[in-house]
Amino acid sequence: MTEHSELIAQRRSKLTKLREENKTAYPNTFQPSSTAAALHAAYPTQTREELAEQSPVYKLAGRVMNIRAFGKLTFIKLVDDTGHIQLSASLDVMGEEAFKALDTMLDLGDIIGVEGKMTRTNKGELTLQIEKAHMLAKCLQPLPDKWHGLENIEQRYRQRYVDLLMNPEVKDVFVKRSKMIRAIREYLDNSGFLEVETPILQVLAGGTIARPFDTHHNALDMPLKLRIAPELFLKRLLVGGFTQVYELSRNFRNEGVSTKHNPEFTMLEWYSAYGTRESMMEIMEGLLRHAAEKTLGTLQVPYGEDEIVDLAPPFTRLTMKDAVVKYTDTTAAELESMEGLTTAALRNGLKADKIEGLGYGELLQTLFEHKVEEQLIQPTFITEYPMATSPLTREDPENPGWTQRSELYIIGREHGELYSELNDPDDQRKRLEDQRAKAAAGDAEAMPFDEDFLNALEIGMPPAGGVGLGIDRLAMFLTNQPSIRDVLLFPLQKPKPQE
RNA sequence: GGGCCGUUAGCUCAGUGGUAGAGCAGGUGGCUUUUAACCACCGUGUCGUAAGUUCGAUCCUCACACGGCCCA
Repeated sequence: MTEHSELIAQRRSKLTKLREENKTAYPNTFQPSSTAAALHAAYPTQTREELAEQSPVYKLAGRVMNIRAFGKLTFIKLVDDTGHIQLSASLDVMGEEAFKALDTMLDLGDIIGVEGKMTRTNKGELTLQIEKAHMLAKCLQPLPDKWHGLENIEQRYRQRYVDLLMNPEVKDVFVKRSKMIRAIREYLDNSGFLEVETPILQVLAGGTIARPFDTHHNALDMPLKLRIAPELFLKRLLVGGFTQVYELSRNFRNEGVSTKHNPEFTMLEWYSAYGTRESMMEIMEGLLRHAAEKTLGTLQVPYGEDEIVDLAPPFTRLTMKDAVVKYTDTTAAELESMEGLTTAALRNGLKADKIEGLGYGELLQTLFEHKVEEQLIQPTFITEYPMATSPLTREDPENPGWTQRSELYIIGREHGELYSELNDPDDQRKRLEDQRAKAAAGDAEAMPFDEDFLNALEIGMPPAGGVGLGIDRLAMFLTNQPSIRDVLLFPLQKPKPQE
């Protein structure tokens, strides 16, 4: 970082002095015996007099986030992983030499270890009275404004470590994300699923429609791709005899960046032999409830300014047609014909030139996406997607033209896809051949032709239900964050130009 | 990819066609009970980068970089 600043030079000169006086300026010999939260819990109400009798000597370590000096008395706000607690350094307790040494050495941001007994100040604040202080790690860069903190969004993402220090609510988001992921694993494990790991480096990146990242193996002199989805390997495991598997994994898609897309993101996929779309919806409901309960302690999830999403009741299930009827002024009769649907689409504001040439299924889904999605605030499964918009999905044998696919919508956004998976190898082969033709025509997103995957299906894959659930989006929902970057510790940023 | 907006001190921000200010942070002094402590004094800068217009640009114009929001 920048060296030109006088502020850094001042801090460095203190470090130099420390190096001269001690064997090491960065000792790792101090072991804290308590934490800020533990001390607040241990001494909620005790008076100064009671503390003087009761308190043993504690050893605490943490970062100095505020200093208020009064000549012969200094108050310090110490922050650790559990919270914060006030320290006091006074000439009386420490003696002149130690007090002055601390006074001249200490800067905001330093990590220190202190030893002393608990007391309570005139204003009633529980305070550790420093008897000894040790510099554990000098902070050489000045920290942001103690009041405003770090607000520059770019810098918050680039220097997340500073963001986490200055903005405690940011830390809370990532604690929640961690709890959420642990709860998801717990739920699936308890439901008889096996967590597996499949390749990230793949020769053929398939499983969905997306453009992959290219990389290269040097020793084998072989081009490789980063996976865009774990699907095809998980299905191979069903062929191999596993009946319930899941993978919670990083995927990579070489696409644009937005508030909802990061090139690397986390996805959960699970597959269940003999499972159906219906049984998958039940697992999804249970999973989301468990995740919310463990993450937030409630099924009533606040979202946005004043929205409450209730995960408690059974999630609404609507066919796409019924959803269009319910959330637009389209009538069921209109959906019976192409003419009626076209009339309804135009009446609902779709542009004539945009819908020209669309078939029935495509037009229905376009209308759904433009007018219905945003209204699906409470959790809703949309079932029965048109074949035309689901080229890789199994057709419902009892409902020709429609697929055994379902998507979960919450807060107006898609949160997961559920399928009754295709296991007919000849059908799958035909679809991959179609994709191969698209690739030959220059479609960079087309699925690669994967002969080994087809071979696996020919060995025989049990009928199965499969689900994909975006973990980052779920984290955004459960932590009420507007951008995916707010639930990724280190979102992708372009490097700053040379300084 | 398109549109709009932003980039000034370590941080948060103001500002002007005559090369710049506040608060916090920092330094010095004072202060033994503060909670963004206070008081006095002091210094802070390639005004994102590069070019153009101009006697003169941080300000106007253009390009670029990075970021944000919206759209595809």
